[in-house]
Amino acid sequence: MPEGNVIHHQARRLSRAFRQHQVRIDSPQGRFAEGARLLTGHTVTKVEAHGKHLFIGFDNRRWIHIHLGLFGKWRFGTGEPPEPQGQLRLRIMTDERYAELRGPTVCEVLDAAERKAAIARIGPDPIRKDADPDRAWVKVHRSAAPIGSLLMNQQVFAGVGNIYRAEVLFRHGISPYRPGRDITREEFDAIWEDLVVLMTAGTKRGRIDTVRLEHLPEAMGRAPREDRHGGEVYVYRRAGRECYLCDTEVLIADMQGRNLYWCPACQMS
DNA sequence: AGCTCATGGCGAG
DNA sequence: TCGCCCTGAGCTG
Repeated sequence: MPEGNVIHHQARRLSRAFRQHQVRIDSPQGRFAEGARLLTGHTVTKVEAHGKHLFIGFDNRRWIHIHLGLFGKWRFGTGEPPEPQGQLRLRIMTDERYAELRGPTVCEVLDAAERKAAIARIGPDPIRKDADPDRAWVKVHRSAAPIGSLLMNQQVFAGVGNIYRAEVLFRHGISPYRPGRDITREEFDAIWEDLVVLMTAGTKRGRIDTVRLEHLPEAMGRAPREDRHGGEVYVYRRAGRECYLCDTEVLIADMQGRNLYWCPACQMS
């Protein structure tokens, strides 16, 4: 259940484990059987993330393209892989380690051109050094859609998910309902820079922390809190509780079928 | 055992 | 906008 930071984290982990190794690949569940047959015995040359998309490159110029969706999960281990349990789509193995993939929305083999096309379909990814924020700015600037929706749109900001969407808007005091075209260039630049910082930190830690030190519950004289996703946040999943900064009740609403969290006082417009 | 929810995204209408 | 796909965790009984 990952945002871009987790995918980048996993890409590094897969790279450390398998790059320049000849690997065995199978699909106990069977739904990746053909891909496994095509790639088993080949050497991993590169692992990279673009937004929430993961690409594993092989020495026969093929790539595995993976998108975890809401449910996808990797499990890593050392030594002999255990007997397959549950719906195990894909296993990558060497004599030393293994990685198991369950529940992805996408797990397919692409050639070089198809990989390129898949990357071209998504917007700039704040975690990537080669990202061009102007591509996102143009889309935001021209859009009547609310910024809360644009931040979740992978063709505008690749890798941003529900947590970073809520948190970055809170940190900049911007209402999720403000139309994209009413975001100033200064505000956009501040949002982008903040996403770079937050998501890069999230990649290293493998969790999402967005609360400034001086605003942490301990610093504010409040009880510490740890949400299920493991990080410390201002508004995400805090509906009905007090805003850390102004004590107003954090709100929840449905925005295009996803839960949206914000403080109506700190983010008036 | 069964229900609900989840850091996502697609296609039908 | 809704339904659907994929899986597992955390409840409720």
